Amino acid sequence: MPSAPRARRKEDARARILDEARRIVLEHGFEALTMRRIAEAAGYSPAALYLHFANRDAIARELGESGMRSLLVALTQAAADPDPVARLGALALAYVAFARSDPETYRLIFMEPGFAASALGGKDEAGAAAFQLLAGSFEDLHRAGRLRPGQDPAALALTFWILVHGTASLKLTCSAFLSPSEEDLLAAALDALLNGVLEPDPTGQNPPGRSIRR
Amino acid sequence: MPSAPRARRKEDARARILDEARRIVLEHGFEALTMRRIAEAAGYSPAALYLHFANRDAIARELGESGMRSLLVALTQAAADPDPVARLGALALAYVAFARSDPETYRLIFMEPGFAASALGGKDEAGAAAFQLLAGSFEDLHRAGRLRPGQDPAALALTFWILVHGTASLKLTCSAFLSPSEEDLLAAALDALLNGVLEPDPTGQNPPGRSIRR
DNA sequence: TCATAAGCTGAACGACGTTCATGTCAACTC
DNA sequence: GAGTTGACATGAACGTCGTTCAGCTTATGA
Repeated sequence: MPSAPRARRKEDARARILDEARRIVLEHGFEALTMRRIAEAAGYSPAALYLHFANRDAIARELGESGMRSLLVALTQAAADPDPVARLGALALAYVAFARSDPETYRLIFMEPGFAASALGGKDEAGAAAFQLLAGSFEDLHRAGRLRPGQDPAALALTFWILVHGTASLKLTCSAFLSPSEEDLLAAALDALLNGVLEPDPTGQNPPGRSIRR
Repeated sequence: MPSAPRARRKEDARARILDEARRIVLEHGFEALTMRRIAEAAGYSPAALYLHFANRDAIARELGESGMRSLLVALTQAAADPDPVARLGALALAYVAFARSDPETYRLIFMEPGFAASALGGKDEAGAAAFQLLAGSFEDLHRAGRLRPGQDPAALALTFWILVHGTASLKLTCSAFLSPSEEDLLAAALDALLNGVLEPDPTGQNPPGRSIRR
């Protein structure tokens, strides 16, 4: 056994530290994520953490990237519907559900200064894949001729992201002023948006207000 | 002169502390707002600040409330147009312009955990007045019969807020991923929204894509 | 004139992120 | 098997933070 257990145990230690960090954030919020607290939970001295991570920000960054991968998984599961409109509704619901179920991580990824700029800076695969789920759905609509003339799928994907992020983010910080549930807010906003973007349904079967609630 | 200069000087000290705090946030960001730094800038010892404010959060709260009043002023100036559609475009532009010109304050008010919940909790006059500018515009549209049947002005105001906040907030944190300018993002999003919400213009004079750019 | 209280300070406490000299012990060489 | 090396871990420390408090100064009001 030359150095295999060596690297293994090092990797285990890293994983244990990250697991404890994740647990602390989940249970006590991001501001409770201190090096001393992580160290104690993982059975180390504070200084030992610096043998595995450059600093506190590096730990936070890993948590954020791991959270982004979780978001991608949740969105991928929600993107099964072949109909692009239903798929967009499911994506929107999954997005705000993620933000509500793990608000601290959502805040870390999308609302913390400097995180998205540095961590996701340019080469975050999960983030790009997640956005592609949105963009692909609008491209499907475009290919199917269901977008009104002049509507750009890429621009619509950005608008969609603005909408779901606005909903998730406002609900996190200003829930006192947003009495409607995320789902109701989303349903109203998404229907209004799609209403102005999709070609009118010639069959008349899918009136406005059906993109989220079934 | 019984106690008039007494109270006056106390009020002056409060104002000077807040002014220096505002300057520090503007120049060096919110994380640089430390009690020691404020005290030094205002010519006090750190302990003296506690004679005027309960703690650091109280200073931050006042900065946020003052920022909200500034936002209300900016929005009020933008809400002069009698045409509700043009007014909404101007309101949206003024909103994101405020967030861009003073990102730290915008972040403090609308993106910081606990601030909106506690400070604005229930009785923030400026915030309510600002939102009323949005809601009133949609009520004007409703009264003029320019909303499609079934569209609720109050719900639309929330959707509008979600849209402008989503734009401002994403641009602040994820500007690396949002190559379009706030104005372009807003124009696309707002046009799509109004497109699905307004009655089609019988004169055909105002095609989609005109709510923001002139 | 003098007691009272307001205004302010220096020093301190505990907690934070981070660094470093030191120790220890498992893994490799001979 | 003995000796050497380097990885792993630590305790103590530095400088920062928000906050508190005993004590000093100074202006106010009787």
